Amino acid sequence: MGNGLEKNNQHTATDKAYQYIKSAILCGKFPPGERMAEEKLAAETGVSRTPVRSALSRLASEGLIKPMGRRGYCFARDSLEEMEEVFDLRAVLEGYALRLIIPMVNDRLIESLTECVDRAQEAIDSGQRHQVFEWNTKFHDTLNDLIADKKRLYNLVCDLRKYVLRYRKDTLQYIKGAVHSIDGHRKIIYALKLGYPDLCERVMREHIMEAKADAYQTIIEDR
Amino acid sequence: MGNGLEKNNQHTATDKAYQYIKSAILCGKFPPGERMAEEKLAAETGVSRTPVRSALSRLASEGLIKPMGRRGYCFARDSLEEMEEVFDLRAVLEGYALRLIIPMVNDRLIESLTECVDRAQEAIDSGQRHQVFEWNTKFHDTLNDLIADKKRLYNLVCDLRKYVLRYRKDTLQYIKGAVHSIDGHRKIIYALKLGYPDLCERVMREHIMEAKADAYQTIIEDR
DNA sequence: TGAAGGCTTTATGTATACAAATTATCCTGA
DNA sequence: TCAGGATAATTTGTATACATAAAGCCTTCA
Repeated sequence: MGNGLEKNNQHTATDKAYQYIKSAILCGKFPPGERMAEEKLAAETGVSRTPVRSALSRLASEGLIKPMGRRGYCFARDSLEEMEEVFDLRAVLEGYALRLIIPMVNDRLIESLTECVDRAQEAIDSGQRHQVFEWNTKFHDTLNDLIADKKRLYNLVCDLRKYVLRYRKDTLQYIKGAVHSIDGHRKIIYALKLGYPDLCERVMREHIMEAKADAYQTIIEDR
Repeated sequence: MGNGLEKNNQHTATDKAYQYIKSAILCGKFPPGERMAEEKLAAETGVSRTPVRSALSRLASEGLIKPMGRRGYCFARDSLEEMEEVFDLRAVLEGYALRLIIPMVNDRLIESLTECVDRAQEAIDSGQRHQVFEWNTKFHDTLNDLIADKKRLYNLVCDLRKYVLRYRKDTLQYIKGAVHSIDGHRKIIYALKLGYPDLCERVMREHIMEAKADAYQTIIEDR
């Protein structure tokens, strides 16, 4: 655990299917609302339906796809309401998480976080979009890893962040959001330095609500 | 949805297995840490291994059981840390949920909630333990159902509450906790009447933290 | 023409057979 | 007696076959 948003993949057929289907989803390969045929996925992945079904069930429990009764699963039509809910939950949970992190704050941590912010800023200045994303992600990963022992909270936050990836669009609007992010991250660092629990929770909440607003813009401009 | 903690069960084999296994767990039929053999469960449920595996996977995603690599699942040894984490999450999420409920407050709701509290009180006075549990549960259900449209939040809270059932012991200590609960529920009603978001969130958090402390006592006395 | 009903096709839910991996057992030797 | 390892038994992971329920299609009748 650590660098990316991935859990470590075993080399089992189920995980193979899981990885394949998930990345296919994130690449936008499935039109929202369309039934995802198990057999087809099985053929594409090169395994049988059984592990595909496991993988689908897992993805559903992570909320990336939705069960449609006896009509299989589909990539959820991303209602704005659902997107909002995910961001709201992130705000609440990551806000709480930041509270838990306060006792673990030390110079090394502040240094790591500051590096993420600085590098992201550099990337913005030199126009390297992908790098901006990488460093902003790393910022949250760094905080996230500190609560890895709270397995439920940790997994929840990971799942929600995975889900949110679908709203990542490589647009100018996204860059605008990235700039906001950097500001938010700076505030988070200050709050951690101050060490006030309520403040930390609040700052993180506001940061993620801002991210929600930016994602919202990105989607709107998309339609 | 509504009365109990159950989602409505389809009459499919998977759901049959799910129900059976879950109630078996909650009855304490599985010693913590012991491997739950799929074939055995299949035989007891009267279905094949396939739906049993589905059910196990679902229970694992709800956190009631834990996967042990390639060695199947087991009822998680309930470390105190894990119990604490579940209550903490409930506090955070249900606290946030109460915030969302404020705009929906009306006389009918207040009436329903008040009835739950009064009936629970009556049940305590007449020593009907099971009734106490029923009405306290109904109190939370009533609130919970109001956020049913926020599906993620709703399901999360349902899962966490299901999980917490394992700490329900029919002891005197539990009755003591129930009394605390009733006080907490009264405070929640007041907070809702006042309609201050921060207050509502805080009152609910404190209520659940108290429940945690009581559950803690119950467990301790058990050892 | 249009709609209703039944038939065919397709897809999911379930059962079962097999493969791979883990666990238990037993045998051997020091 | 105990350690070590080979072998048997059990158990999970995967593939496949079958049952059942949707969905699509076609025929027929008003």
